Amino acid sequence: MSTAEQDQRAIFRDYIDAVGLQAMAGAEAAGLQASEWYALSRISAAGGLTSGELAAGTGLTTGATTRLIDRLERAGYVRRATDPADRRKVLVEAVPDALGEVEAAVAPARRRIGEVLGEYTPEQQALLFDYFSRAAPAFRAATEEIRAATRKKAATRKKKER
Amino acid sequence: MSTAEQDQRAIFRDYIDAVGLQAMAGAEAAGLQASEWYALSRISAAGGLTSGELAAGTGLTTGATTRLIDRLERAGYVRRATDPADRRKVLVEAVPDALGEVEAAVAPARRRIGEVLGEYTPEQQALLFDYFSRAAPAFRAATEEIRAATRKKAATRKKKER
DNA sequence: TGCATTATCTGCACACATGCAGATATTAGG
DNA sequence: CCTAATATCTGCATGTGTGCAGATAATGCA
Repeated sequence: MSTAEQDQRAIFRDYIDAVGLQAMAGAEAAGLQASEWYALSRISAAGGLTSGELAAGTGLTTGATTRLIDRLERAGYVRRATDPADRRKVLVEAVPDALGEVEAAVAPARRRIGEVLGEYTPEQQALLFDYFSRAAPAFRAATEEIRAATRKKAATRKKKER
Repeated sequence: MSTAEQDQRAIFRDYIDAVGLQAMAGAEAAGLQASEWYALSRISAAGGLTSGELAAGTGLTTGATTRLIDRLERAGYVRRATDPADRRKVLVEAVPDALGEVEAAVAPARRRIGEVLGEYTPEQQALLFDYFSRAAPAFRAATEEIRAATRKKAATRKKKER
């Protein structure tokens, strides 16, 4: 590996670390646990999920998911609605107004990054936003990859314990 | 707010969200809680901290910090060393080898983002890395700002409870 | 209609992170 | 030296997130 390549790795690692810590702090400021923040993100991205779908996505049991929804609902971030087509199902939807709370948690980062972005030309800014829009799906895919691997590892460990 | 501005807000929000979720998944894969990941990041960034400094940084009590260090030590991420100048102090240092574990958790993101970056010209890549190196400190500052505000809010709430 | 299946919820137990108060060890100041 | 201050650790209690097993409600099929 060239030294330039190493530098890039270090810069990237440092950057990811900083963004990640910022996001965690934001979640904490919004009063959300990691699992809750993850669930809320999925719910709002999908425009609503059933309890079961959420359980599958988070890797939690259905029981734990019920409690997770309880907490999000009590905090005002989501609401329950019964699926009219199948009344056993519970549709969990994000409450639009409450997302402002999450938005507020990101505000400091937005302001500070805004200052950084202001130092670039409009053309350069456009490039950076192009990157943001392409990188987001890539990060989401990486997240699923990591979670899948983690779950697999946990399952293997459990199997060995028998 | 113009629609273009709104678009930018949405893109940025989405991007932060995706990076944050990825980081959390990485932390989970490494077997670390959010607070532990945050602590480890501070320790390795500072090249070693005392227990007290870590307590101040995380906002935890000294007792809780002792347990936090216990967990990180047991997991092999850090080691304790007594400060030769003041033997009351405990220096907490990151174990270099173990950081590979954390590095591995970031690997999927690095690979996928590498693919995205590969679609840009070398000049554009240079710009993006320039941004990374400038944005990281900005995100760290935002993190401290959020944490300070969160702690203040918690203190106020506690005061009202009396 | 009756029974199996599915979706969600509830009761119980457990693990674990954290705060608080007091204990221990070390240093600093008189 | 003796005492106060400082840094960390330990015992205890508490809140909370989660799994598991069984309960409840709704659907689908024979």
